[in-house]
Amino acid sequence: MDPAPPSASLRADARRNLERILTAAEEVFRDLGPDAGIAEVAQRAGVGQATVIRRFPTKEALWAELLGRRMEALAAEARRQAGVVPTAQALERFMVTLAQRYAADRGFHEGSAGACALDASLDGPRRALVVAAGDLLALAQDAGRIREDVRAEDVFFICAAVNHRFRPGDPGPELWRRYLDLMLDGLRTPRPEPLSAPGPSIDVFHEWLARQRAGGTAPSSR
Amino acid sequence: MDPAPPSASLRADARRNLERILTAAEEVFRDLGPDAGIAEVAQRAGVGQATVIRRFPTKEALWAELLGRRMEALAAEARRQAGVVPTAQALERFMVTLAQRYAADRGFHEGSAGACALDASLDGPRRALVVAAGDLLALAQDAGRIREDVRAEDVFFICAAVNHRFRPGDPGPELWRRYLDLMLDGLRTPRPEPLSAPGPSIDVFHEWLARQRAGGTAPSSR
DNA sequence: CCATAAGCGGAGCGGACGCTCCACTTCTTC
DNA sequence: GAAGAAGTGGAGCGTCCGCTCCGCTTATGG
Repeated sequence: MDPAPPSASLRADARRNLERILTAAEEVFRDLGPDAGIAEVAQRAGVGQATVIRRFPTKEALWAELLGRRMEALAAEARRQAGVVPTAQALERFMVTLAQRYAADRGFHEGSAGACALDASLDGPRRALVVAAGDLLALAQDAGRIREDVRAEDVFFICAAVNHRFRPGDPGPELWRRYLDLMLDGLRTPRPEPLSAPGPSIDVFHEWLARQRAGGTAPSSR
Repeated sequence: MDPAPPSASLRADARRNLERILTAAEEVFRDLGPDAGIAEVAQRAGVGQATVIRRFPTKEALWAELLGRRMEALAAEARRQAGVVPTAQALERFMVTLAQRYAADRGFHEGSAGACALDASLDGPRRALVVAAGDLLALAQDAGRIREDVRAEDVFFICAAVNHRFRPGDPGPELWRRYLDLMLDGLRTPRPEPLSAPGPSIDVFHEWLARQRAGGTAPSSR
């Protein structure tokens, strides 16, 4: 019922352990991705596996918690940028930040497409993040800098896609910058004919998520 | 020593079985991707798991064989298009074909980034494929249709990237078309400043592959 | 300082999966 | 059609991994 209960009402030592688990998990998720094992987290936190599972009923719940934190941080960042420099370029700056985040955070990158992304607790943060990006997008579109047939949802697909297949250790993990450049050039180009496929919609995505949760097996991921 | 020996010198029934294994594996690889189990292939082929392993020393060797066939087919397709319609648009047509292939063939998409892609037998086909794409690219660049700072290797990264995260069953598996449109627009846009990151090189990639083979664990790839 | 409840972690269960073993079957050759 | 080689597949081994069980430890409140 409470995947990560308000750490109040926990015994002092348990609260301490929870803190260490989260710190360790953060590191593991970022560097090793959602396929890493519970054992890895437990070992780095200096606790037993059972203690990890006691706080988060499944591995997926743990990753979902971390994923949620990342979404919230990014939404805050987007809102901050909209406040500080509400210019037509703010979206592009945000997209660089976002793509870089995908590049530097394997858990965020792979997890966003993995089983843990199904968790219902992420629906809110995800929606908030899309809204925040949408505000930046509107700014850029009103200024005529970005073509009109782009949606907020596209921003995330694009920033994830330019990181396709790049992990730390891969040859040229910096290539995302190159493909983001190309994408941004494409986004700036006005287009006579509409794009060949309609844009993605978070509502459709959420319906699909709900179907997955009810229906059956999780998406493969990774 | 011989991952898929010339099916001559095989007993008649064994040759028949090999054929059925390849047919079944083709299907499984395409629909389920490289994470599918040997058991799945064996069952669909109507043989025992041991019979699959007897022909291909490891699961990776089987997938590598299929991956190689795909590379060769695509290279042939590229050469065909260069012969039939040697126009500035041939590259774009090929990229649509390639992206579609990634979209329709989960094994090709995930396998290209997975452990089976390490197999040394793929180095030749991979290089041939890049060369064939390079010819189409040169055609388009000579005609001034595609910007000059793009390399043949980019073509594959781009067509794979626009398929990032789309699998049959995902919401909007057609979205690759949308992002490929954007990418193509970006590729056509001449650019005053150079792209932020240098292009990928198959030589560097092959050096990296060799290091992986010698060094240690395979890339995760799920 | 004690009683109690909360928390802990090592051992182990269960299932998945790649791969191997070996007694048995089937093809080939003469 | 017999002998031997070639091929087969079910049973099973080893390993990994998420998760659980349960006897023990430790904080807490009176």
